[in-house]
Amino acid sequence: MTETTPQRRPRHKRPPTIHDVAAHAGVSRGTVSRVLQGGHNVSPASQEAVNAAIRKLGYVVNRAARSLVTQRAGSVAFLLSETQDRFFADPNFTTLLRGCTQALAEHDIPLVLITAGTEAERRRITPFLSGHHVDGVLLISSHRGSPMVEHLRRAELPFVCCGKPLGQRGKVSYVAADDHEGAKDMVRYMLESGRRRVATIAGPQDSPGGVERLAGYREVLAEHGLAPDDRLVAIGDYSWASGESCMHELLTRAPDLDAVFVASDLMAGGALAAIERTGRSVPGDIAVGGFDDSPVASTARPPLTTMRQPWDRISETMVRQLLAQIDGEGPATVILPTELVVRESS
Amino acid sequence: MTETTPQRRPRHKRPPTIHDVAAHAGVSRGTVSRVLQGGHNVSPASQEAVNAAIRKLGYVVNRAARSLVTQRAGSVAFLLSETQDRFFADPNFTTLLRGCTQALAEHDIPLVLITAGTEAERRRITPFLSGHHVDGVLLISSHRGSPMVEHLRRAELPFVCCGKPLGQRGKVSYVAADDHEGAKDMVRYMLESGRRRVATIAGPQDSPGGVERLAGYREVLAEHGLAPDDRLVAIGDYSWASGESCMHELLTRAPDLDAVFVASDLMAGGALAAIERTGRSVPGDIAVGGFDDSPVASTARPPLTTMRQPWDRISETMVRQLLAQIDGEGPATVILPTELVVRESS
DNA sequence: CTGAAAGCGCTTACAG
DNA sequence: CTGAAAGCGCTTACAG
Repeated sequence: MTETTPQRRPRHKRPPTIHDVAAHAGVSRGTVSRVLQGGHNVSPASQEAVNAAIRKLGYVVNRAARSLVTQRAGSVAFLLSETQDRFFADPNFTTLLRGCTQALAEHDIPLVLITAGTEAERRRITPFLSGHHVDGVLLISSHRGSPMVEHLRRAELPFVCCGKPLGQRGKVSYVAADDHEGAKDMVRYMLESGRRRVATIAGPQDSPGGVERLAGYREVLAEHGLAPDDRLVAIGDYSWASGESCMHELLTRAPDLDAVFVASDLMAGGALAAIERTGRSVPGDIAVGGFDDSPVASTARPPLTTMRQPWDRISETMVRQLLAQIDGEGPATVILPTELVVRESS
Repeated sequence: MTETTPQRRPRHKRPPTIHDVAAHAGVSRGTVSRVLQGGHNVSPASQEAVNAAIRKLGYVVNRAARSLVTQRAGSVAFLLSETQDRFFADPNFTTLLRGCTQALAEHDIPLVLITAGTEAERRRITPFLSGHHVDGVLLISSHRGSPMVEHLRRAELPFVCCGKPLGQRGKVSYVAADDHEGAKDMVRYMLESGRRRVATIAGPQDSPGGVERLAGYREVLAEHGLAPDDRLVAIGDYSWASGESCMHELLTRAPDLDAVFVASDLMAGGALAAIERTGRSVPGDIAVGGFDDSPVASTARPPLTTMRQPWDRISETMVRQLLAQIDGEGPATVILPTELVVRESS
C-alpha cells in the first residue's frame, strides 16, 4: 500500500486490521487469518507472534469483512410470529428469550430480535430473511399454520421452532416440553390426592399446548374410569382474563367440581380470582393446578402447584439444534420432560 | 469478469448481486448503487430500469458488503446492564424492549439483544462493542455507576441511557420519565382524597427512580405542612417480595397509616398481599398507589391506582436520540411526563 | 447523469 | 508451514 494514497479516515483513528497485526508480527495476512481460524497449519512461533500482536494492538475482527467472504452473517434471529402484545404479556416467552440469549452468548453469536406479528411486519422482514442477514432463526409461534414456516423454507434459512408447529407438512425441527405427559402427571396427582370432579381450562385449540394438555387430561380421566363430561372443560387463550372467565363458566356449569387443571399459570391466576369471588377456598374446596411454573406461580395467593416447563433446556436445545442445522445437519425433534412442582394450591 | 474463472458456488444458487441487476438493467454497478442510495443523480429512465431489474431478480442488498465500505454495522444493541434475573422479572424492561424493537423496525434497523449483568459477560462483549459490531447502544441499567458507561465511552460508541445514570461525570444522553413530578402527583392525589398518614415504599437509593420518587413524596408532605416521619418510609428493591416485607414493616412501625405510595407496581402487589394478611381493606383502610402502570396493575386485587410511565414515548425517544447521535449529533436529555391512572386501590 | 476503478477487511485455495 | 493473490459485494470519489 503506497502511503501517497490518502486514507479516507486518518489511519490512527481506524481500528487495527489484520494488515496491522501482520506487520507487527512479521508475518503475512494469510497467517494472521489462519491463527484467527484456530491456528491450524501455523508454527507455534508464528502463532505466538500473532497473538502477541493482537493483544498489543487490541485487534478485533471486522465481522462485516468476514461475513462477506464466508457468506455467513454470524448472527441468529429470535423471531416472534405473534402479535407483540401477546408475546410480551406472556412470561414464558420472556423466559425463553432470556435462555436463548444466554445460550447464544456462549457461542459468541449475537441474537437479533425480530417481531412478525402482523402481515405488514412480515412483509418488512422478508428481504432481511431472504437476504440471509442472519444464518438461522429461532421461531417462536404458537399458532396453527404460521405463515413464517413457509417463508423460511423458501428463503432456505435453517430454523427451529419452539413447540410443535401445527398444520405443517414436511419435516420441521422443533423442541417442546412434553405437554401430554405433563398434563397427565398433574391430573393424576389431583386424582390421587382424592379429588373426584376434576375440571380443566385448556389453552387455544390451535396451539400444541392447548391440544396436548387437554388430551392428557382426558386420558387420565378415562384411565381412572371417569366418564368424560363436557361441562368440566373450558377453552381459554392463555391470558389471565380468559382464566377468570373460564373459571366462572365452569363454576356455573358444574358447581360441584373439586379441582381444576389449568393449562397455564397466567390463566390459573385468573381462575383463583374467580374462585375467590364465589367465596370458595383453595385448595380446601377446589384444588388448582397450573402449568409453566412461571413467576406468577409463586406470587399467586395461594402459591400455585404447577408443572414446570424446562425452559433452560428448551432454549439450550433449540440453539444447539439450530447451530447444527446451520452446519448442514438435518432436522430433528426433541421432547423434554416437565416436572410437578407442589406448592399450596393443590 | 472472465467466465473462465470458476465460481465458488454455482451462480444459480447464489443470490443476485448489483452486478446482476446492472446487467439486467443495462447500466453500470455504480448506477445501481446510486439508485439504492436514494436515486440522486440518476436519470428517471435508469432509475426505472434498475428498479424493474431489482424486482425481477428479487435483489436484496448484501449488508455485510455495504457495512464493509460504509464502516457502519447497520444495527443497534439493546444492552442490559443488569443481572438477567432482575431484568426479565421486571415487566417494565420487557415493555421497553418491545417499544425499542418496534421503533427500530420502523427504521429498518435490527436490534441486537445483549446482556452484561456480570463481569464475565462484560468481558465477553467488550470486543463486540469496541469492534463496532453495532453502531450504537440503548443502555438499560438502573444502578449507580454502571461500568458500561465508561466502556462505551472508551469504545467511542454512541449510546443513550434509559433513566438518568447516577454517579456519572460528563455528559450522558438519557431519556427518563419525570419521576419527581410523578411521585408528587400521586401523593397529592392521596392527600386531596382525604388521607392523612401517607407512607411510602421507595425504590433502591442507587437508582434514579428510587431517589426521585422518594424526594417527590417528601416535598408534597412538606408542602402540606406535614412533618417528616421516618417510620413512614421503607426502602425496597422493586421486587414483589420486597414490597411485601416493606409493607409489613411499615404496618408494624406505623399501624395508623392510611395510605401508601409504592414506587413500583410489582412492590405494590406485594404490599397488597401484606395488607390483606392483616385483615385491613384496600382502599377502605389503606389507600395504595403504585408506579409504572405495568400489566400487574390491572390484574392486582383491587386493581391498582398508579402513575403510568410513558414507555412508548420513552422507547421512541431513545431510538430517535440514538440515531441522531450516530449521525453526529451531540448528547441530550429528555424528561417525559407521567400520568395518574385511577383504578380502585386509591 | 454515468462508467471505470479503487478500496473496505477479511478468507482461502494455490503453489511452494 | 507460509506468502502472494484473487475475490466476497458493495460504495464513492473521479473524470467525463
